[in-house]
Amino acid sequence: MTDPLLDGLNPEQREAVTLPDQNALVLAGAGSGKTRVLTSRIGWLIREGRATPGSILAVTFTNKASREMLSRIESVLKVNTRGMWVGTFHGLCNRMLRVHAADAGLPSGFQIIDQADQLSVVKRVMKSAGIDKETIEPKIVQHFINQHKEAGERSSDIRSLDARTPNGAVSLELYRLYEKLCMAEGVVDFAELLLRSYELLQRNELIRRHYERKFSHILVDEFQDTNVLQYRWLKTLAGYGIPGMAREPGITNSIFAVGDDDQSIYAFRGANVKNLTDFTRELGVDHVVRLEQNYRSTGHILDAANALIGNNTGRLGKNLWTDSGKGEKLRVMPTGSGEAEAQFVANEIEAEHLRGRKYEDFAILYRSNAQSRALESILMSAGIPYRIYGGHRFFERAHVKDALAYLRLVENPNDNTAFLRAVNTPTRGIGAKTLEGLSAAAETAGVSLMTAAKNSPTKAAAFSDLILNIRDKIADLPLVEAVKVVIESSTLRAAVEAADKKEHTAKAEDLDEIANAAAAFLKNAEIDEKTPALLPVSEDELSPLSAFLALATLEAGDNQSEAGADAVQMMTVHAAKGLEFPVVFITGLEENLFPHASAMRENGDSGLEEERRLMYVAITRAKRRLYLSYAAVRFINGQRQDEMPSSFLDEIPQEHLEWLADPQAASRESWASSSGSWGRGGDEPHRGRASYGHWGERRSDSESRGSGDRGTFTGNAYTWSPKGKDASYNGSKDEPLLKKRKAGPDGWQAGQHVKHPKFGKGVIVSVIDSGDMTKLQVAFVGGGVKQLLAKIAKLEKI
DNA sequence: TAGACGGCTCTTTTT
DNA sequence: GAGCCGTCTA
Repeated sequence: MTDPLLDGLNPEQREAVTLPDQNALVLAGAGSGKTRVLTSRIGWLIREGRATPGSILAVTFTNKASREMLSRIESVLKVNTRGMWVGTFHGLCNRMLRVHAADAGLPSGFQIIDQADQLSVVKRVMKSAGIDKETIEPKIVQHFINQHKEAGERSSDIRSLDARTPNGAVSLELYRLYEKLCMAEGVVDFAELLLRSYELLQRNELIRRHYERKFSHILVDEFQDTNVLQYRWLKTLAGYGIPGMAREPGITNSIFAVGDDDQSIYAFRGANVKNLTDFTRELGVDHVVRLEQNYRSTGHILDAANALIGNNTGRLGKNLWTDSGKGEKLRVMPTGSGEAEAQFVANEIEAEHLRGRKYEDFAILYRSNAQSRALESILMSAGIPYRIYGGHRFFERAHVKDALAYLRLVENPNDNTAFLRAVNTPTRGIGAKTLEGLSAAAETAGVSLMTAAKNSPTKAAAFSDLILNIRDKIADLPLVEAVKVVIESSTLRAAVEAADKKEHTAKAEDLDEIANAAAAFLKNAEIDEKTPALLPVSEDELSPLSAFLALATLEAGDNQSEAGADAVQMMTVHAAKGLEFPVVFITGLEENLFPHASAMRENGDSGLEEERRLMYVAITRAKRRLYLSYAAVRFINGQRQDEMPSSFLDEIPQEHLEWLADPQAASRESWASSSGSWGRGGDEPHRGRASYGHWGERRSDSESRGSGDRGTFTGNAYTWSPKGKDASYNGSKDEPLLKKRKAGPDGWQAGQHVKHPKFGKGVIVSVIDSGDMTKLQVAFVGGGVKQLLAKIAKLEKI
């Protein structure tokens, strides 16, 4: 008998899929078929009559993951998934709050603000409270607020403050004012979605009972990434939520959680791995299933990942294995600079592409978004198509947010954040002074800025008229038309076109794209099932515009439209979680970059362990081939930095590594490309690190390898010749951006003594010509070494 | 009083 | 490279 749901599952997977209706935990290693288990479980529950689509709630962390899950469910099940609640925590909470806005104490058209908007609200609160940012940084206040919300604490719940909290009392007062302001303006931040929804369930018995009865099966993906509040939210939904209160009779809900402590990479956002153990203890989980067979990667890749993660402490313990053979070793490439590294990646991809591999089979991963730039420019000049996930996302682009601000303001005139953004974009002669007056007037009268503007004699009154006008105009228009009208009437489009003809296309296109996004949104819009009449539901119909704006903030736009094109995929390691690729490049493997310095600075060893888990996630994305690369020198924010290879490289046993070049040569090259390595002389910058010995040992290997078609190693240059095409790679010769210059175009020269109006006397230690700008590195007598733009800095030769 | 612009400082990950 | 702040000009 064949069973399409269970065939092909290994015994553990099958056990997980067919577990009885009890709380259960599946510890699923990377690549162990976790998503398959989740979707099969849902299919099985429905097929066996244990659940209906409407009784299932499945929650994930990213929009990508929830889309993936939905589409897989749909392909497994020939069932209508409409009634199923599948989404991110934030998405599901939003959905719940829209239905019960009144009960949750929110206006029916409440708007969601993203992190950047939240920060600007905090700044406004601080301003009106008369607290300057020298006293306390707005970001710290923002962090304070979010941290407490994620722990389920309102400002009124905070009884005592951690002595380590800087300006605790001030932060607390600002938190209180922030809550008040958000309420007055009808906006809700990310953490608030969770907290509101949780409080609603806690306080409103009718609503809680409704959802308890409704969701008999709750499935949670990436459980290790839940924070305290999310865990409590889940418990509440499952009927365990009210402290001291027994489960309602007849409630037999169960939580099916899937997680992997080794892939917990969101502690910085309040995720709490302890939830895994708390869950098993508190909810009496006696079914823990371990999935350890990996179906994704080959042996060397897995062994490397296992060895690395073995250095973490306090793991639940798990060892991935595969029966798909050893495969290739991990290829390590030391390079002289970030550009050389990017060039290497481009060369490898192009060579493989010539052999018939598709571009989409490659993923380039990096620790931080900023690293994508160097890679991008090289890929672009190499003519390799690429696609970047995350990064500067569509709805977060400045001009797109400007347009959204108009939409928000039209929808909700109380939204002062939107008002402040839109009022002078494009410029209308409304400056700080006007706004100050407006704010004061609004505050005394207890009205919104919009109202204050309307009654003021300033130019802002015209702006208010404009918004009201637009409001009238679009009142009866369908969403897409309305969006178009708002963008036209705001004159944003005209302004963007006038601003600079160069960018005209991209930005104007983005603005047009908003209307397209609205159309796409309508197409996908799920019609919420009718909530049973016994519930006290707000009868206000949610406007399509509100719903669209919420989605824009929650999904910020992972450009789905570009899918399908054959392109190399680029993303941060965080964004890569849950994905897999035949060939993966992990770039920027440098100490302080990956692992990132700030992770360790803030959280010490636990920070390092999280970075290690991140590296583990990165490694386990690769199916067939994995490259690890780093640069001896990298420009970080215009600053040239000497880099040390990542300690993670030392944590992978050499038997799994194949070095593609001599690390010492790579670092020499970087020295050659910069003049005046002051004070360091000819020192080997990387001496003393364990891994380098191995290159020496392996040298003869490389010679024999040179006979193949892959690559040869000569001197300090790595050269490769794909079939039919002769390409060579040599950092010092072909480095496109960084050139050694004895003297810059304006006669600047290393060794030249100079004087700066602010920093005083100094000496030029290096002249760097990067593209069209000449940068000077100057060591000042006072001690600091500064990087200055020759064109701009008022340097005087002395 | 607005707006442009030079120049400084700080760099992480995301719903 | 980008955002923020202070300064200069209209």
